Amino acid sequence: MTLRDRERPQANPRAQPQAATQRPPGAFLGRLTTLGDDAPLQATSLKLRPRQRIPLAPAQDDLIFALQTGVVSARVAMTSSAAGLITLYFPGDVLSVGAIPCFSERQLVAATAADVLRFKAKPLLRLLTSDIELLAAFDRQRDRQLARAAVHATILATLDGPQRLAAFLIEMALEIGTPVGTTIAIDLPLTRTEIAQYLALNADTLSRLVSRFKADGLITQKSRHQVSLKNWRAIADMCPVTPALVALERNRPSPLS
Amino acid sequence: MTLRDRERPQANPRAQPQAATQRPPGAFLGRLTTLGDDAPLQATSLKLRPRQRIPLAPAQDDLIFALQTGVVSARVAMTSSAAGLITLYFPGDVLSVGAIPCFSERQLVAATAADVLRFKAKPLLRLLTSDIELLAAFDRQRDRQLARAAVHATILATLDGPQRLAAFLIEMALEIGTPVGTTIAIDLPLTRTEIAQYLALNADTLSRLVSRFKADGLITQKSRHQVSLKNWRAIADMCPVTPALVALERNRPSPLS
DNA sequence: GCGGCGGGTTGATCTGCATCAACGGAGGCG
DNA sequence: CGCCTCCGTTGATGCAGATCAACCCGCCGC
Repeated sequence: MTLRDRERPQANPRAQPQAATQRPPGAFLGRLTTLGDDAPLQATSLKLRPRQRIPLAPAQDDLIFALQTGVVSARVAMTSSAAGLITLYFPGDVLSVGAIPCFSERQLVAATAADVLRFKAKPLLRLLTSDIELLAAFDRQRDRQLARAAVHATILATLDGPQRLAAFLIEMALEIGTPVGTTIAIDLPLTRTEIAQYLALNADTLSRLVSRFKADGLITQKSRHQVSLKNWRAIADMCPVTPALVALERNRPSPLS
Repeated sequence: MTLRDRERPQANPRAQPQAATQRPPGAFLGRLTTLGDDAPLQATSLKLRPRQRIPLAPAQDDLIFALQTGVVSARVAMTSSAAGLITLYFPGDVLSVGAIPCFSERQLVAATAADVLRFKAKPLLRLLTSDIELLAAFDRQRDRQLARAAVHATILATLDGPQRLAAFLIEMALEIGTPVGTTIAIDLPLTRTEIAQYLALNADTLSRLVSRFKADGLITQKSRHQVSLKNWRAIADMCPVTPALVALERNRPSPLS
């Protein structure tokens, strides 16, 4: 395993600061970081390199992470097969270990370089009792993520393959896309296989769908992880959950109108 | 529409108290109700009759319900078709309106007679800042429900028809089942069509599956809404998410070992 | 150079579930 | 009683997507 070194933790000079997303005062992380580090929070700041793993012990449910930059995925593996579910977390998200269901195995995987804060639940809750606005922001953030989970469930439950791919592209565009002229560039944080898992599609099927989207002129692909949405309207129209995804984004800063 | 009267709100003498489930001190509702009503909570207690609807305005995201008895479902309808998702809430659950994604329409429907408390978010949060144990319980409850949503997504994403039905039966047994001898009796709060929606299956397919389960001796059906699990082990074994569902139940009182 | 490997693509085939249609039974109401 | 509607069942059919297989490509280490 020559990849072993990838698993090693801590400071990595190549981890670019990822455009230091501005947090508005209404957001949880924005309020939290303006408080300064004087609070007795016992928070540790971690810099994750791409594909770095954080194993989660079955009992350790009192850990909470807050994602500052980058994208992190939570993965749960079912007992027998490799089939599992992937949950994605984006900058500003709160990642409560107690909210990750306890299958045989669960772990966090940094999809990109990422900065996270790690808290113990107790001190964080104590801080929340001292600032009702912070608590309200925390609560709104949890609502948002629960709603996002519900939308994702809806995507998996009711949409067919092309619609799921469209939903994924829209979700990624809203979360980490950058407008370039009339198109939207996305730096995909996942491999094709992982996207397929996220969408509960077969990797082969997903490959066919992407080819079809490219043939139809909906997207172009510069390199393996760089796609551009050429026709936002067409992609948005083919996916019934677009309004819900956009509404979820309205609660946070978005690069798109 | 002679069913109109069903939609009317408020006190219904026929609403049987539904076995007044005991809440342990670790649970959110347990702690909350021991505080008495002296707190300035502005909570209103609602008694819902079966199939009673509570429409949710798109903007009204600062409402929080707590379910004391009964089963309530949240339903979101997509723009075009009737296809939507159903989320189920059981006694002890917290139902934050902000966590229900905003599709074209969303509403709560009481699946059975139900007692719920309705809060405005602000006073509830203020109360939470005054009692860190209550806040911790609230937080654990939200974690639990987020984890349950993740498990449900896993069920929809990775399991086939029979496995989904097994998962549904196990979930219902854990939440509202009562052991009767070596079997487990369940009073189904949903119609077949609703169960099919909840499992993202076709109603026809679900009907076939139930028939198969009955033919295989896994379940028996006394009346339309009363099923008994004859062979818990066999049903549990055919569904890969059983351990996760059971683990989720461990955080709350359960009628089953 | 070579071989191995993970990731991605493409074609051929299979299958589980949705779809459509017809029917039956239960309850409400005139 | 007859009519209607809602819920559930069953059969025949078609299709989307999973599965299996072969293959390509870039990368790494020897």
